Amino acid sequence: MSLQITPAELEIMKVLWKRPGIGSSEIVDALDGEQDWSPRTVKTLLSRLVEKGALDTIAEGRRYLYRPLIAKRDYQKKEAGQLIDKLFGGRAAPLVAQLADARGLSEDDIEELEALLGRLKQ
Amino acid sequence: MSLQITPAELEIMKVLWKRPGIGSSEIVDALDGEQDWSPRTVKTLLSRLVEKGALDTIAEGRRYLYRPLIAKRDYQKKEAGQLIDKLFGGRAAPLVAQLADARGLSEDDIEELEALLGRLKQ
DNA sequence: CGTTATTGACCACAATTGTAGTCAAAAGGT
DNA sequence: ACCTTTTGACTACAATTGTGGTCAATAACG
Repeated sequence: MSLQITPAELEIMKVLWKRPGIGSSEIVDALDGEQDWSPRTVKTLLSRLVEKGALDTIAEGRRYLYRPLIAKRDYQKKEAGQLIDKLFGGRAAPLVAQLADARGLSEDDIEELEALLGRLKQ
Repeated sequence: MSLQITPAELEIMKVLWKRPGIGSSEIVDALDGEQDWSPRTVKTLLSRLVEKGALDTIAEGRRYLYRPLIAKRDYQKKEAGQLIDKLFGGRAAPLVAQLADARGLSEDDIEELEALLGRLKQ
């Protein structure tokens, strides 16, 4: 199961990671301002995500409530890993170097990373 | 110009980043073992990359030599930036945290990152 | 209770992507 | 001077993706 989530589908996942267990109309509302999709489009994306096994449905009356079957954390991990395998020779450090260069890490970022490294060192 | 490079196209770009200025047959050879593509397929991908403005051609007799118009570094930066915008709320630190968790940073990685952070701090 | 709005199931359709075939010109072997 | 191979141009075609329409059942409102 490849679980390929497309960019449009990811927008739906993000809403459901924040508020699991809502129905399609709430999702449409939550997306308002973010994406300008017709309710039809959202519905199609939901169906595809269910097909793909990324979401679970709970029948509630005549409609469904949707819940992620993939944790956001796991998805982030997978994507980050794929990126470094694809473009950075599997090494994390060069990625961070690029990020630093690309967008300048903030003071806070740097401190956060130092703390993280400190923890990793033991 | 969005310059959308697909995964298959990226394989071609990687070869050309390593050895700019080669022709399609050398690319096919370089990919041998990596990808199992017919020369036709490689040719199509090359044409698409030229169309998209990702590659430049230099006529050499009856054939072309190909050269990247996008630096690998720039592409890496763009991809890394897109990933953190898409999934990590635009913050680099959480990405690094995920990477650490996902695949364990090596001693060397950690040291490299510390050195990097040290440099960034001034 | 009849009308309207919502929802899921199914369908549509163009653009992109992966994967390659055909064709014609040129290059190179014998 | 032919035959084969290589190459670029053009074409093909199914799968995926973005975007949304139809239809029928049901819920909700007047």
